[in-house]
Amino acid sequence: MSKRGAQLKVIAPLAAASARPGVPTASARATGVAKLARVPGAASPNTLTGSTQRIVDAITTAIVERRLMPGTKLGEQQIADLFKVSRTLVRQALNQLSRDRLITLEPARGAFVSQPSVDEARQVFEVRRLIESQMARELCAVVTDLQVQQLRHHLAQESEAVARVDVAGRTRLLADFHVVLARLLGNEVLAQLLADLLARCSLISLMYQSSHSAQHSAQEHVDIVDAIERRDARAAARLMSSHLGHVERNLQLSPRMGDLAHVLQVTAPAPTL
Amino acid sequence: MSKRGAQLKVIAPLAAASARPGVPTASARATGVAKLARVPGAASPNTLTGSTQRIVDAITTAIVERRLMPGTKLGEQQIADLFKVSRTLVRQALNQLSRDRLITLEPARGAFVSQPSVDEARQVFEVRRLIESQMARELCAVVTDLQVQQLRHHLAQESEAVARVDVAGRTRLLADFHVVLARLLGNEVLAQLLADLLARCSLISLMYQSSHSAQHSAQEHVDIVDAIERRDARAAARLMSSHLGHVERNLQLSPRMGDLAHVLQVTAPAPTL
DNA sequence: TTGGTTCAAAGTGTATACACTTCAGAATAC
DNA sequence: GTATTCTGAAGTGTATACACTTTGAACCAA
Repeated sequence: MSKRGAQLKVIAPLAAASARPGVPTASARATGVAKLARVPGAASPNTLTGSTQRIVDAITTAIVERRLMPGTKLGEQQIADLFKVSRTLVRQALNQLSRDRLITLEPARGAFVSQPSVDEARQVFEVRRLIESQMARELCAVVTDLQVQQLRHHLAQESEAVARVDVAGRTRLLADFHVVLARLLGNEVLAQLLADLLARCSLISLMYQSSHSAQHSAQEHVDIVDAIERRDARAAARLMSSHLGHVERNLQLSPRMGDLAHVLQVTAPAPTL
Repeated sequence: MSKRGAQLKVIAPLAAASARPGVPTASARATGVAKLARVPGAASPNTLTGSTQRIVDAITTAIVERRLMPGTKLGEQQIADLFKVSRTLVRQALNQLSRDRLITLEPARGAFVSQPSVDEARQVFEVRRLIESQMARELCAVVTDLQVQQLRHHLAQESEAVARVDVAGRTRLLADFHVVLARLLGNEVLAQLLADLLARCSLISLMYQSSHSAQHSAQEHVDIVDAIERRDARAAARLMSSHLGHVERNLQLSPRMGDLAHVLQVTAPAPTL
C-alpha cells in the first residue's frame, strides 16, 4: 500500500519545476502543436491548456532520466494528486504517452511504464539506421559552414557533460544530437519523427542496460560531424550506420541470467497459470 | 445553424458500420496496441474500450474518403450525438486524431479537419522519399519468392480496383502498397510509422487536388515490384524515389487561382481585420 | 497445507455538471 | 450609416459522480 505510494514520489519534484526547456523527447511535439495553432496572442491561454502537457513532460523526463523504471504502475489518482488536477487531465496525458509508446495502457488495469520487447528494440534501431544513415548522406549535400559550426558547438556541450559526469545532461545531449541533424535538413516532420523514436530508444537502453559508454558515443558523433564537414556523404552514412550498430550491439538484447522477467517473457505480474 | 448540422451527417452511416476492416491509415495502430496488450482472452472486453477507436476509425475513413473536407469543424456534442456516447469519448478520439495530424485542435475553439500547409506537404513527401527508397533497396536483399507473389497479388487487386473505377477502394489499395512493402521487411515499427505518414498524405493529396492518375500510380507500383523481383536494389530505390516525386509534383502545391483560401493563407474563418 | 470461493477495497471507464471562452447579433453612441 | 460595446447562446475545458472491473485477502472445504 505505502509501497506504491512511494514509487511515484519520483515525479513529485517535477510537478513543480516541470517547465524546464530542452527536453529532447516526445515533448518536442508541444512546439509543433503550438506552431499549428496560429492564434496570434494565444500564449497565455495556452498555459491553461498546457497543464496536461506539463504532466506529459514530467513523466517523459522521469522515464528518460531513469527515475521511473519499466513496469512501474502509474495510478491515475496518484498522479492527479501530485499535480493537483483531476483524473481527466491525467488520463489525457496518459493517452498521449501511450501513443508515444512510453507507457502501455492495459484495459481496466491501468498504465504501466512500457517494457519494450527485444523484437521491438531491434525494429526501432533498424528504423533509425534506415532513416538516419540516409539523413546523414543527404545532409552532406546541403549543409552550410554555419551549420557545421552549430554542430561543433553541440559536440562541445556533449564532451563537457561527459567530462563532468552529468548523466542526465549527457543523455539528453547525446540523443539531441540526432534531432539536431534532422532539423538541419529543415524538415520539422522528420525531426519530430526522430524525436519520438529517440524517446523510445531511451526507454529501450535503460531497460536493456546499455554498456555503451557515453564517451564512445560522443567520439562517434565527432567522427560523423567530421565526415559531414568534409561533405563526404558515403562516410557520413557509413559512420552513422555503424554508430547505431554499436549502440544496439551494446544492449543486453540476449537475455541475461538473473533477469527472469525477460527470460520468461513475462510482461507485468505473472498470469494465474 | 442547420448548415453545420448537415455538414456532419456524412459520418452518420459510419457510426453504424464502422467496424470495416482494412482501413490502411492511422487506425492501423489499433492492431499494434492490441498486440502490445498481451492479455490472452481480452478480445471481448476490448470491444467496450474500443468504442473510442470506433469514432477514430469513422472520422479517419470519412476524411480519407473525402467526405469530410479540410477545414470542416468537428463539434464535440455533434459527434457525441451521432455515436450516442458522451463527449468524454469523443474528446479522446479527437485527441488521437490530432496526434495523427488529421485534425487540428484550436484551444477553446474546437477541432477542425487539418489543412496541411504547403511546407508540411513537402516535408512529408521528403520524409517518405528518404524512408521508402531506402526501404525498397533493403527489401531487395531479403525478399523471398513467396513475398514477391504476395506483392503481385496486391498489384492485381490494385489494377482491378482501378479498372472498375472503385475510387475508395483503389485509394486504399494504392496507399496500402507502401505499408505492405514495409511489412515485408518484418518491421512493424516501420510499418506503423509509414501508415501514419500515409494518412497524412491522403489528407494532403485531397487538399491539393492531386492530378496524378491512379492508373499511373498502379503502373509505377508494377515497375517497383519488377525491380524487387530482379533483386535490383538500385533500380528499386530509384523507381520508388521517382514514383514519390511524381506523386508530389502532381499536387497543386503552387496555389492556383480560384483557391482563395490558399492564396490568402487563411486557415479557417477569416480574421476580423 | 492446498485449492477454491466470496467479498470489499481500489481503480478504471464513462457520463454528467459546471465554469469559462468564443462568437455573433442586437443595441447604443457617434 | 458606421463603429463600438454589450449580451446571451453555443461550445470547449476541467472537475466530479457513478457504474463496473480487477484484485487480493479472508474464509471455508477437502
